[in-house]
Amino acid sequence: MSSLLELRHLRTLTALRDAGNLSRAAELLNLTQSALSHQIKLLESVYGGVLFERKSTPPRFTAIGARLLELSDLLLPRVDAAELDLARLAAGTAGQLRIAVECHTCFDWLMPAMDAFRDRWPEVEMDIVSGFNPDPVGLIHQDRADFAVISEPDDIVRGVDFHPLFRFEIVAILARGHSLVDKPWLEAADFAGETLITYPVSDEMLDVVRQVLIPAGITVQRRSTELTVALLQLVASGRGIAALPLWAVKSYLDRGYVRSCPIGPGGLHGSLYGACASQLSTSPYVTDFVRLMRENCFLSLPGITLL
Amino acid sequence: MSSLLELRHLRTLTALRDAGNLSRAAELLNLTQSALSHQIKLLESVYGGVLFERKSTPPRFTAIGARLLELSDLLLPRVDAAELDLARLAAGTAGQLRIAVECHTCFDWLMPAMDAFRDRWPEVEMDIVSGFNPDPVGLIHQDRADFAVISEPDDIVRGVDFHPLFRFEIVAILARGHSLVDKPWLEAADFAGETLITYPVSDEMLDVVRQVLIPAGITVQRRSTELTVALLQLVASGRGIAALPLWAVKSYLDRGYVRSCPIGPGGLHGSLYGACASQLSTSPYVTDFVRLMRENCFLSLPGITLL
DNA sequence: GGCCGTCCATGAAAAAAGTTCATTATCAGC
DNA sequence: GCTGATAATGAACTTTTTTCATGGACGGCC
Repeated sequence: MSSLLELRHLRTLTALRDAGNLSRAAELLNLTQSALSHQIKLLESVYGGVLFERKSTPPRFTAIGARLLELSDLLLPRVDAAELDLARLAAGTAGQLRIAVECHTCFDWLMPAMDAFRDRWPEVEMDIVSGFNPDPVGLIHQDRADFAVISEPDDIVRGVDFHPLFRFEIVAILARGHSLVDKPWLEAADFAGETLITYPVSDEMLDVVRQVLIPAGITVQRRSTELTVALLQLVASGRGIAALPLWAVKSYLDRGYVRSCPIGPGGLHGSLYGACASQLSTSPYVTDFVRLMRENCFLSLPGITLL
Repeated sequence: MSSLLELRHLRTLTALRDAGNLSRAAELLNLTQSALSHQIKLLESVYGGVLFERKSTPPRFTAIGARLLELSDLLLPRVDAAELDLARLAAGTAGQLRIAVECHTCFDWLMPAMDAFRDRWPEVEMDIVSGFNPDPVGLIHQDRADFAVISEPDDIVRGVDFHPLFRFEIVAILARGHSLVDKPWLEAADFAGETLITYPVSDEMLDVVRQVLIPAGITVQRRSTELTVALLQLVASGRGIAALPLWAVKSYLDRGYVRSCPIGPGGLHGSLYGACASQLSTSPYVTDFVRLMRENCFLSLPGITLL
C-alpha cells in the first residue's frame, strides 16, 4: 500500500555505485552480498524494472536506478548532516584527538581521513603525537594520546578498546629484471643474501621481519629511506628488495616501474586497528572518526579488505 | 553501529505533527498508536533525549525532535517526487479519471483533493460526471465513469473494486432555542412533525431517511436548498431541522450559529468509499488519488475516522 | 471527589522483515 | 574448457517491527 522505500535501500544503491559491485558494497555496509541482492530484487519488483546492468563494471544504472540514485544523493548527505547535529546536541562538540601512529605508510590514508574529520568536527582538537612510536597503546595509557593506529591488537588491555580497520597484502617489491620475479611466491630463504630496503624503523615493526624472517632464523642486510618513491627507486635500480603494502605501490606496479611477488603461499597480510581509551571509545566523534577511516580507505586503497 | 534512522521514523514524526497526536498519526499511517510509541521510544534512546512533550496539544517538539522534523521536511517531499517519477516511468503518465459523485457535501473535500491530484498527474484528464447520480457504480459498468464516491459498497460487484475512504458522524442540526436541543440524542419519533431541510436529492440518498426514518415508519415534510449556508439559515430561523455531516457544520457549531444533537444512542454514521473498475484499480494514479483523498480529508475534516 | 474520555507507555506475543548460509548460475578472461 | 569473480536463489534463521492487551496519567465535568 504505502511506500516501502527506506534509507537502507538508498544506502545500498550509493554503496553499489561507490564500491563498484555488490560484494564490495556489502563489505562497505557490513552486510552480505546476498542481503543486498535481495534488497535490490525487491526494489526491482516494486518499481517494475531492473535497477542496473549486472555484468558491467562499474555498474551501469537504468533510468529507474539512476532516479533512485539521484534521490540518494539528495537525501543521504542531509541525513548525515542531521545525525551529526544530533550527535553534537547529545555530546557537545568539543574534545581532543591526539593520534599516535605506528606505521609509516599510514600517513598516506590518515591525512585525508583527518581532513574529512576536521570538516565534520571543527571543534575537536586534532594532533599527531610525535614521530613513530614503538608502543602507541602505552601512550594511551599514559594519557599522552587518545587514539592509536596499530597493526595488531595487543592482548586484551584493560581500559583500551580496539576498533578493527582493514587488512591488506604486503608484497615483495623487486626490480624488473630480478631473478626472483617469476617465482609464484617468495619464501623466507629467498630473502637471504638480499638487502632489505625499508623505512627507517626498528626491526620488530616490520611485518616481513617479524612474521617471516625471524621465524625462519634468517637475517638480512637493511638499508632505509624515508620516502616511498626513494625506496622504490632503490629497488628499481637493483640495490635490494622491499616489502610494502600492495595499496601503497599499486600505481607503480601498474606502470611497470617495479615488480611484485607474494610473500609465502597465501601471501603476507597486515591488519590495522584503532586503539582508544574505553571511555572515549563510544564518544560520537571517535566512532565517527573510525567510520571515516574505514570508509575512506576502503574506497581509496586498492585491494584492501575491511575487518 | 551504523545509523538506524529510516524514512519510516521521519514519516512518523511528520504524521505526529500533522495529525496532532500519536493516535491520529497512527491512523494516518495505518499503524497502531503502540507501534508509533515504540518507534519514538527507540529514537529517543538513540539520540539521548525526548523528541516531544507528551502532554501538549499540538505536540511541542524538543530540539532533537525539531531537528529530525526539519530533516523530514527536507527528505519526504523528495522521496514523494521520486516515487511519482518512478510510477510514471513504470506506467506512463496519461489516463483519464471521470469521477461520479453521489453526495452533495462531498464536493467540499473532493475539490481540494482533485486540485492536489492535478498537480501530481497533469496528464490525467479529470472530469466530474454530470450531476448527482443515483447509481454511480452503474456508471462505472457502463464505462461512463472511472471512479465513483459512494456511501456504501454495494454487495461485491464483479469487475468493480471498492476503496474505503472514511467514516463520519451525521448529526441533527437544530435552531438554538429548539425544544429538542437538550436531549442527549434524538430518536426517530422526534422527527415526526418536523420539517426536514435537505439538499435537493431523492429520499433514498439521505442517510437519516434511509437508516432512521424509514425503519421507524415515519414520514416528514421536506424542504430543500442547494447551499449549506442557506440550509443552516433555514434551520437557524426555525423552519425545520437538518441532518448533516458533523465536519461540514463544525465551524457553524463552534460559533454557536446552530446547535447539534446526535441521532440515536450511538450516533448516526456515514461511510464513504471509492469505487473503481478493477483494471484501473491498481493503476498508480488511481491509488495515488485514493491516498490523496484519504490523507487530505483526515487532516482537514474534523472528527472523521479513516476506514 | 469520583467518573469518563483521551492520550501515551509498556511488556509479551505475533507477525513481518531482513539477513545469512549454502549453493547454484553466469560470464569474462585465460 | 578452466578458473575466478560476481550475482541469484531458496531456505533457515535472526532481528525488528507491529499488534494486542492493559495500565497509568491527566483533564474536564457533573
